[in-house]
Order: sequence, then structure tokens, then C-alpha cells
Amino acid sequence: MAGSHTLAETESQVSSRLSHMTLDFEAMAVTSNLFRAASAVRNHFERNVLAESGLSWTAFVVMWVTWIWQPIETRDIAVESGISKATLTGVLKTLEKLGFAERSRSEEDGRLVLVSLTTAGRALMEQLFPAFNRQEIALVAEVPAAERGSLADMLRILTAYTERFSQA
Amino acid sequence: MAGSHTLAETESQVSSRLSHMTLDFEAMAVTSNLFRAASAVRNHFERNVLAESGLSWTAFVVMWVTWIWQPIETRDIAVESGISKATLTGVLKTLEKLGFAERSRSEEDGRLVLVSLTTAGRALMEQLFPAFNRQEIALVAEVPAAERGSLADMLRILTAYTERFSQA
DNA sequence: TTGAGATTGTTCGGATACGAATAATAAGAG
DNA sequence: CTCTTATTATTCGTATCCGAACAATCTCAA
Repeated sequence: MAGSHTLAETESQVSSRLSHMTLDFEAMAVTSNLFRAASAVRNHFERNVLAESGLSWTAFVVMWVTWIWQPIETRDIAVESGISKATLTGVLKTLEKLGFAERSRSEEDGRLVLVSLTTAGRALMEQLFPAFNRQEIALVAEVPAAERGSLADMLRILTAYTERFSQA
Repeated sequence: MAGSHTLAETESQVSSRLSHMTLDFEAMAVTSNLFRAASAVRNHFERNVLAESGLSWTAFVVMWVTWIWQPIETRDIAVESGISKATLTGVLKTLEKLGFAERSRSEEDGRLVLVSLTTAGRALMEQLFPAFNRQEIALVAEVPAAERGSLADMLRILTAYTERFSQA
């Protein structure tokens, strides 16, 4: 949200719109920057690492989760990937069409569907994941080393807070 | 990505898949947590603050930017909101249909389109934004006060890094 | 055993989301 | 004035993305 305008300009404009309200600009800055960072980094990775493989960010995450834990049930993939069941169904359809993943009914429980990577899918991940990690390293290198752990921890705190609600 | 499994479990599984590679787990944790946090917080806000107004997260951000800077050119809205021009066209169509925003051709430059909120749109923002900020405050309160500024700064660093590429 | 309730994956409808192509307009060199 | 180039918003095609409704399957108490 803080694009071409400076923080001070934005705060001044917001204040003039809601002069009667007491607003917490620090809280605004955190959520605003959280989403700017996430979408900017996501687009960067999609264009510079994933583009040639034809995978979207979400498709890559689903493949990664499957790769690590296969065979894995779809409900678990959805939770680990942070997407809904409905979205996962579509992504799996895409991955099957590309020949990277395959579904199979569970023997023990007819409601469950197990997912595994194909040989081509595993080969892709073995090539793609190291390239992905190299980009992650370059990205995180921008943050002072002493603060990286703290950054990861604080992000975990934000996630934990929101997930506290969805369990009820 | 780090859902029901612990960090140690995940690292162990990843190592067994790529035992020959040297991986930076700290870098992995930062990007992974960045996206988990962003999507978790986004879903939380959509369900608990935006749902009754019928706005999506993106629609809200577009309305917020327009509200602050109106009248504003669409190209600027796209940059400030962190979405593509193509996406913005669709979101504006939705907001016009809901009666919250309106488009008008620029007098000086026939290529430009200026966007403003309607009376109903401004009324909605005056009610919605304080509620939104209250939720932001509750969320950020989870992070130790002394580290909040640092968190915002580090997120800004990540954004700046990726945007360094897209300018060339 | 049976039937009500819970769980799971899919489908459906509608709204993002992006890159590429496109039409309209503007700017600038000659 | 004109033609080339640049800029802008839209359209198009395709892929997410979610909530709600749904059918299939399982569980477990009566």
C-alpha cells in the first residue's frame, strides 16, 4: 500500500480523512508491509524461478508438501499449503494434467484420496527446489543476520493468532 | 507450510529428500512463514471484518487507496495496491456494480481514467476502516512492542529487494 | 443392524489474478 | 503536419481461490 507515496504523506492523508479517530499507524504499517512483501516476493519467485517450469506458486507449494510427505491425504495437503479444499482440487487437476502428481483412493477409508508425485514430478522438484532455496537465501540475505530468526518468529506469532479463531 | 508438523520433522524430511544438497533452513523458514502469515491474516480479516460488507481483501485495499488519494488514476491504484492493471479492471467493475466507486475519463489525457468513491463508498470506508484498524491493533499486539518497528522495517526490506528487479 | 450425524473430496458460482494482445490516445522528431 | 514510438486501460484466456451445496463414506449409539 505504501507505493510511490511516503509513509508521512499517507499518514497525513489518512488523518485528514479520519481526524476524529485515533488510529494506530504502527499496526497499519505492519499489516500493510506484510501483504506488500508477500505479494512482491511471490511474484518475484513466480517470474524468476517458477516461470520456466510452468508452475504457479501454489502449485509449487502443493508439490513441495506432497514431495516431502508422500503419500499424503488431500486434507493434509490443504492445511500444510494454507489453501482451501476446493482450491486444492483445482490445483491437483492442473498437476495431474501436467503429469507431475497422481491421485488414488485410500483402501482403508473410501472418503480419502492419497496423492503422490510421479517420476517426472520428483525429478522436477529435485531440480527446482535447490534453485528455489538459492533465491530464498539471496532474499533473506537482505535482512541483518542477527534479526532473521526474530523475523521468522514474529511471522509465526501472527499466523498463530489468526488460527486461534478458526479452530473454534 | 509448517502446519501440523513441527519444524524439526519437516527439516528432517527435507534433508532425507535432498541429503546431497546444502540447504538454508533459516531462509526457508522466513519465506514459508511470510506466506503462511499473509494468507492466514488475510483470511482472518476477510471473515471477521470484511465479510458483512461483501468486500474481498483486494477490493478493500483498492477502496482504501482510492479513498485516501481520490481522484486517483488507475495506474496509481494498481501500484499502490500491489496488483496488476488487468486485475484492477476487474475489481473496479465489481466496485462499480456494488455502487462504491465510479470511473471518469481524464479531461487532460484521454488515455487516463480517474476513480473516485461514491457517497455510499465513502460512508462504508468511514465505518469499515476503524473496525479494520482495531483488528490490526489486536493482531500486532501479539508482537512485543519493542520489535514492531523492526518487523515493519524488515518486511519493507524484502519488498524493496524484489522490486529492484522489476524496474529494469 | 440401522439410521442419524460427522467427515471428506468434488462441484458450482462468482471473484480475483496475471501475461499477452489490443485499441485509443499522446508525444516527439523531422 | 505526419509518422513512429510510447503510454494507458481494457479484453482475452487461463489458472487460482473461496464458501456453500453436494454425494459418498464412515462412525457409533440405540
